[in-house]
Amino acid sequence: MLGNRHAVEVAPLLLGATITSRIDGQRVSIRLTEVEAYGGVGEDPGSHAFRRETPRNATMFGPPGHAYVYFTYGMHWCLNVVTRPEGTAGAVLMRAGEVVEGIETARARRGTDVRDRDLARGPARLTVALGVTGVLDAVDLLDPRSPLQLSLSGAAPLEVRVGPRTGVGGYGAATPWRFHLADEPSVSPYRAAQRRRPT
DNA sequence: TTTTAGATCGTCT
DNA sequence: GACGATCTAAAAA
Repeated sequence: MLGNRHAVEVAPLLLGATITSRIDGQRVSIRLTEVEAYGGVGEDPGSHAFRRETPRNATMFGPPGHAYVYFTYGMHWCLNVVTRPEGTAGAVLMRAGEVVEGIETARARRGTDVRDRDLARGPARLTVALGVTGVLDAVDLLDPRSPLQLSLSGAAPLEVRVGPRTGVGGYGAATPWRFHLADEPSVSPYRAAQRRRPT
């Protein structure tokens, strides 16, 4: 399923899939309810890989099925799955999900006052709930021994909806590569990309 | 309820 | 030197 397909084709298939982390002896599993596809060089202005390969986005050009974890806004980690063969960039960002295992651990990481539906509602929140940081960049998500694993079983979406991507400015937002399950409370609210206001 | 500003730093220009 | 695949708290409406 992963391996040689454009991120746009893979993204909807990941809805309903489960991402599981084994970190600090704790297991946390999240059922994915919202994802976003990102393309390769020259084909997707919203993608990190749009211009060319750089040290930062290198894993996006690496083997499929591996994690692409990046740091943004000076404080947040985001988690992707690489979907195309080595040498070709393409990845799916895991934007939101529902915690189905290890909810106590997730709550401990996110905060005791956080509602269940908000535990993994948003890409940076999802990584916090899982305990994912940059050290997990490029790990094989299909290797049973990995601290981070993706399970496609159960990925049989009932109703998939498509919309514009969030947080992507200009051209990129016009490409409706955001997929999410309908009627899911854990889906992050859509916010159009905002330019920083001039002082 | 909606909007805004600030936090904070790696990456690319 | 500018800004980002974000989030939160606080202010405004």
